[in-house]
Amino acid sequence: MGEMNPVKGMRDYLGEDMRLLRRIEETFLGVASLYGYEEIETPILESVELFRRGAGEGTDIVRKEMYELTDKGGRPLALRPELTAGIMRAIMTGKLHSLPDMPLRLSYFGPAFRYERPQLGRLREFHQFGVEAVGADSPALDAETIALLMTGFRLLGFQGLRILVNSLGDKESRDSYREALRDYYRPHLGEMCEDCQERFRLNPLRMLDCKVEGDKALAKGAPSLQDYLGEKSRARFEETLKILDGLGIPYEIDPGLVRGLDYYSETVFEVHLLSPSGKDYGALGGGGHYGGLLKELGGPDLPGVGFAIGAERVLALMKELGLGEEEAGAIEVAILPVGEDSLPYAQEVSYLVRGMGFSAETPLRAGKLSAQFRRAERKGARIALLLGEEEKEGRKVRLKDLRSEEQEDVPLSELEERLDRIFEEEEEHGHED
RNA sequence: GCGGAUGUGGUGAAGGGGUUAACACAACCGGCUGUGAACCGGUCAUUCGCGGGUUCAACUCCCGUCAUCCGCCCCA
Repeated sequence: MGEMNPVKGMRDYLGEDMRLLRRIEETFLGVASLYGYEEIETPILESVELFRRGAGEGTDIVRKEMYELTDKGGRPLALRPELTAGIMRAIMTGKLHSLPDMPLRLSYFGPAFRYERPQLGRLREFHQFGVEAVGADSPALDAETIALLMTGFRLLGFQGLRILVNSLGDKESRDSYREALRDYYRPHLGEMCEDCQERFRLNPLRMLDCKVEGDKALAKGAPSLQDYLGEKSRARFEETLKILDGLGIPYEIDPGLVRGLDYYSETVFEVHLLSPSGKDYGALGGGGHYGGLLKELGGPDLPGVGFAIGAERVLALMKELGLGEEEAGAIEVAILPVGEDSLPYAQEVSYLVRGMGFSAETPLRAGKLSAQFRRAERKGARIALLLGEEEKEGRKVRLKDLRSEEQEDVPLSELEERLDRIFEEEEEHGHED
């Protein structure tokens, strides 16, 4: 039957990739907590209905990208294609909206699933970090989430991110704009691409960033969303930009920026970064303000703002930018038995060393010393303990610092203290740069 | 969903119908029975994604299939 492959569009994480994925998760969750966000975890499986009403019936995500299944009780379920809807559901389930302190600030990291054709920067199972701030409506909160996102990327070592922002206005201005667009495009519809015919029906805003040449030219003459923004929306957007200016966060206004989920209104944004090799991993993250999402799902009428970033895209970029290089650090102390006879003593010492709180592998055989040294180096060990007959007799170890290449005999009774000192110094060193 | 490319060891890869599938790197063992290099010697694909066909003979040709990658669409 041959080899078992992972399911299409899904992958394993191991070695460097696993470490990076974890680092991305921990960095962003850590930054979120710096901003006062609390972590939340919700189920991967939710009802199909939740996503229909959350992301929107007409979106591609819901129409053709959901993994749907029916459980043994006949319930229509879906693997979550995004996490926001589930979090809104959790807010209602836990009645978090009746908590005294608004807004709620929630952060999350976890897998999401979309049935799409895999390609660069796109998996069928991918991981999202994100935040949701619910229960307050303020340009300052919009700006805060953008600032949070910037801080996270900065701590990971990123530079030169592009933040694209736009305002979709409130529901009324969007509705009237949508009609204006339809009026504009209607006479030309016959000459436009098939996708645009579809977009005309479902979401005319999408026609604006069609890649087909003829359609692109047409888009230039189209009415602008900005002209349809109500006075309140315009003021709100300007206030948001002013705050970003104040924080020193550079951004670009992109009037064509339209997000794929139905629930957004007012401020929306995306983060982009072109890789040095010119690869385009798509948006690293995106989000925005939403007005009626919670209400749409049957909850209270509370606004919110949030974003999600795609961990795999961030990971790929980190590797390309060389931000991913870090020591495996699997082993701190290498145990080197000298001769088969000293194997039991070496195993005993490895056990003691781990009891002292240092990582070490149990030696399984006593090979050539040079080979053992090579392995120690590969594993990133700082210290090697040579253990032969002589050491066994004297209940001591020959301790070699693999960095300075100095070595000395240390009685077992003093080993812990000795190791503590060495690794403490190392830590202090690490903090200097 | 549509279009294109590619599948030979742990990795990078040669091979163009003929039976031992190059070469390089990595790894492991030994030369050196207590010290990380270099050097030298050895080991490492009963098999070329999988299934079928053509042939005396297929990794090489044909068909199918699966997988991966890339573009479109869309998005994180």
